[in-house]
Amino acid sequence: MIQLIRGFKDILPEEIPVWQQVEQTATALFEAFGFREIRIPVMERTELFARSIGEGTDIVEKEMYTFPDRKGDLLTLRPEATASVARAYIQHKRYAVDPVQKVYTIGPMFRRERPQKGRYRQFYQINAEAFGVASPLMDAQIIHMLAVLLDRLRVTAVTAHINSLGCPVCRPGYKAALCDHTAAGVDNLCADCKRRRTQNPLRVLDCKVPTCREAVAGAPSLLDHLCDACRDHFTTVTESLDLLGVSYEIDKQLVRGLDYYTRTTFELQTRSLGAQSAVAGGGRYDGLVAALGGPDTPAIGFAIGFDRLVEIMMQTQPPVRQAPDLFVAALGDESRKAAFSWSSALGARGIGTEMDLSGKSLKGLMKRADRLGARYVMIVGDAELAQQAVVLRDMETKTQQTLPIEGIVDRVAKQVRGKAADEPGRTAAESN
RNA sequence: GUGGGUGUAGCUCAGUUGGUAGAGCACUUGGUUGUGGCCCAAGUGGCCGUGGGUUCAAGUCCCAUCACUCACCCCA
Repeated sequence: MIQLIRGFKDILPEEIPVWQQVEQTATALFEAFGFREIRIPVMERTELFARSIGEGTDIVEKEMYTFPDRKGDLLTLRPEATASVARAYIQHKRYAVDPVQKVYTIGPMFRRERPQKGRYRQFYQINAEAFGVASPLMDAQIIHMLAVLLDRLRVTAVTAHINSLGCPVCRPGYKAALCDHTAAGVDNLCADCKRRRTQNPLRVLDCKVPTCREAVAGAPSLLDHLCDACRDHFTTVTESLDLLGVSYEIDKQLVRGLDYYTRTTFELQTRSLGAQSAVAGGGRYDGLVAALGGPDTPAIGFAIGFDRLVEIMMQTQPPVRQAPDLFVAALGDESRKAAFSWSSALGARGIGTEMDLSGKSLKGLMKRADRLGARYVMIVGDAELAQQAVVLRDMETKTQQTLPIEGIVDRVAKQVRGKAADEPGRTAAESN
């Protein structure tokens, strides 16, 4: 039998309500903050990612799904969304329409990593990006928005970590200082860090190997090496977060895996997903648009790990099977014909209706109705039909009534709707 | 890419020192029940992940491979 690709997964019907809840909550909130949806393709020219994410990063070096198409163009399944959104911003000259563009997008990303808890090769992200705003207030607002979202979703065990990566003015100086600091203990560094020390010294900071942690323990902090402009920016971010009542931790070790980040970076971390602690992450990338050939444009954005968020929520809210409002149980050929047309009519009216078409016994039908969790069961037998009546049973109160066939669809619809109106939760979950 | 754990019915799992498979749940049917839930009975359903090897004989031992899973790594 053909199985799905490693690291890919099916999202089954039982899980969908949680996904929809996350998606709806997020989009409603983002819209309220002035973000608009943008939909971008899942494939781009490889060059876009190589240039934006950075040639030396793990993502570009060994995790992308890249292949030549039939004409030989190198294409890549997107490993992240920001590059595409920036590309669209430039390509459609959105800055001419309005230099400030706030957009969000939802969709699958692809990275060929070894699958693990909370880590898939096709995973979903919700991204939000704000172009054209240099103010640190925007940084704070975006982090605030993220905190509000998690709060709305009742995801609690999450803390916001923030840091500043500086800018092209101050970062080189810091890298040199860090390189000097670790020079003394080079021999104690892990093999990876020995390489990183010179190639990408910042990466040594978040290595988890104990000896490496020791080596960087007394390392100079990037925050102490910020230029005046970056320091002011960061100070305003933290002050604004205080103003907005967002709690956070300054995490000097927080480094991003994508080269385009500058200044503010942040990550929302949880302990409930094993080693995959990041639920959302992002930061400022003031140089990206220019690097991709657009006008010099400040920007900031983040990505939420949709799958991870859903998994955290599943831990507290186990998946629920959605129940129909009404189950139609027909006994006998004549009854089935009549009941079939009624159930179709009820479905067309938006009543959650389920009917067994297979000709089971009454016991079998009732069992099925019970398993589906239907609130009402309409029983139509040939005998009742002869008397121009059907039985409507309320499974919850265990009461039932006999209804005349005349105008039966209206009667049943009214009855079921009436009940549903008393139970808003039920209606919301079941109506489509 | 590296390491650990796992792979037997739809699901959760048993399977003893190697002798060609079991339970519970689910499903189907029947009985009982005031037309479902409880109970009783019967039944359907497994190339024991795949391919090799050892053996008279392999779910059971060996090798390989694939998949799942956790961790490293990386990141959301």
